[in-house]
Amino acid sequence: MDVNDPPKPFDSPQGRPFDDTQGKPSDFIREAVAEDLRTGRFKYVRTRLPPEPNGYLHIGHAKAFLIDYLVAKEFGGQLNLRFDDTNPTKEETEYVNAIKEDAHWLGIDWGDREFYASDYFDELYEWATLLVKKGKAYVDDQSAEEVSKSRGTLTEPGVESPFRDRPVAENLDLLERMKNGEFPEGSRVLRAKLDMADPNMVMRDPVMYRILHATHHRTGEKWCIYPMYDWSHGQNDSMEGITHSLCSLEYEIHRPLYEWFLDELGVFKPRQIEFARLNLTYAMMSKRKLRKLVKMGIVKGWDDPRLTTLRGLRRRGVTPEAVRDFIAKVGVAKTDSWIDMALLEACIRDDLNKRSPRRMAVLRPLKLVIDNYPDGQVEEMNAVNNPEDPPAGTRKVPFSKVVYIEQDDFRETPPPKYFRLYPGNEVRLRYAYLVKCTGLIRDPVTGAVSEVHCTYDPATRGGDAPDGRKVKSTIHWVSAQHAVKTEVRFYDRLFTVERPDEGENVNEIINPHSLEVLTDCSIEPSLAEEAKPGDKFQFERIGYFCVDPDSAPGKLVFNRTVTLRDTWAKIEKKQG
RNA sequence: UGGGGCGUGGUGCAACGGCAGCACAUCAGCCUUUGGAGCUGAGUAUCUUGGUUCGAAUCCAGGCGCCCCAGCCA
Repeated sequence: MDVNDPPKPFDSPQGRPFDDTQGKPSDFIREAVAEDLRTGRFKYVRTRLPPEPNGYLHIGHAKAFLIDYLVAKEFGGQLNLRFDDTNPTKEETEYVNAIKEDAHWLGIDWGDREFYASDYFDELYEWATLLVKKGKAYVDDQSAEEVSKSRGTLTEPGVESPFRDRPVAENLDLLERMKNGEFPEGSRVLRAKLDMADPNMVMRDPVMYRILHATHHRTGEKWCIYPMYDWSHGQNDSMEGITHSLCSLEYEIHRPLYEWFLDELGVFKPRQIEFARLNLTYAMMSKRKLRKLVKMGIVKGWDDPRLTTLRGLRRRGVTPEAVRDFIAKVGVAKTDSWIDMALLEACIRDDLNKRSPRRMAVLRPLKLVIDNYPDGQVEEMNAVNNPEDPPAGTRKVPFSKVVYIEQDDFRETPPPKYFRLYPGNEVRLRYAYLVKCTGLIRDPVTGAVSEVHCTYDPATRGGDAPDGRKVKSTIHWVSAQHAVKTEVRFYDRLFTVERPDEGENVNEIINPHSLEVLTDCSIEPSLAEEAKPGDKFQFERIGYFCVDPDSAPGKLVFNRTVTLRDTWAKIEKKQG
């Protein structure tokens, strides 16, 4: 299987079913779900994906989405996609479409079970009037500031609203008129009547509806009041027959309210279970901060390859399989944790290694002249497309007297343990010949090495020496007369600190070298002919690269997805 | 000085009263026509104090540390 084939959403790179029960991850959520089925608390499993359409998905969402999707799938249940569109001032259709696209890319399948919180506005309103009639909700005329002030603090109880004991009929009338748009924004809210002295502040008469004279992306001008999350989410879960409402830790303190509403209404009550959200080192997950990076122009857009948005990862060349593998390895627990970016990179390499066609590309070219090779001769060398995947076959690579090699692959004076080209040393040009360095030419002005010379051993065609002699290094090359010029973009971590999401000083922690553009790269001709945007390759000995959509006919642009593991870099680093 | 939650190698996740294991990372070696991949091995952990028990990461009590909550955001 080639990485450039159309994705098969639920096969791992090995071709095993994605949710194979062999080594199926077990965690406290799956245990709870299994127990609920065993005890008969629920007869089936249905989860929900609850994105708010106010931004693009990032890898943190991938964790939540995959948990929701896989739990449903593993227990033979269903997944509802339900957009949490209760705040028309922040939400847009553009995001709805982008979220669906990204979720599909990830491999999430919700069939035709696509819903919106706004689908339930009518019924939800009816349920609100039920609570009003029970004396469990009231219209509060206080201003936002007054409500906030009277809520109390973490250690002091709040004070009850003067409107708290309004007669039911008056509440009903006022609520109706709020709905009809008779009052200005901010003038009144509907509140649940709980306990202003509750130590859990969520329970101090939470707001259910606020007045918003806004145009909703789906309901248009129909509504002048919109439900708050707490009043919408659980009720929607109930209406949809969701059994397990899986969410992040910060909603733990909302669970008593979630259950209170459902109990007061006397309706089907799903179980809310909370887990820790994903934190990734050197990455930013907060939508607010992500938006800031885009707005300030620090990145080029939501799909900038340096971002861990799903679109960014995709453009960078990361596969959905790698993301899924990563999320599976991250696990599910309630501990606040930071996952090492190195784990994501390992998952990316692991997937790409097995599937990427290999090609030769010289990113920082240095001219190597083979003095004893016949002028004008061209040979077609046989190269393996992917040693990890023999069925991927072989290809021909043209070879001639002058080739480009990587500047890094030549040293005039080699440091200890350097095995590549240096005067007097013999190396293998991959799939071609053994060559021995005989000298170099300098630029008369700068003094820099402008050309390296060598001789080749005609008996070593293909790279094998008939006399059995070994060389310690194999380097890649591109025939100068056949080379096609391309642009290559290197990406590095966007931030200089490990936990960029923690502070506020986004500006001060930007890595100024997060993007490096190389414009004088040479690739082998076969690559120039075949590569289309989105295609992924391994450039031998360098890393994994993906064709960027900025590419134009005759002018390819590659993104470096991730480097290969580089043992030499470590040795060099140790040597100082 | 309220309430809720969480503490296991460097980073994560297991072990559900019985030899603390796995992955990533690190280090060493083998192998190699990618200093890739693969293979082998090593080091490093149960927040703390006490209790229960033949036996505690696990159960109990206290302490300490970290996270979340005072939006008419979700």
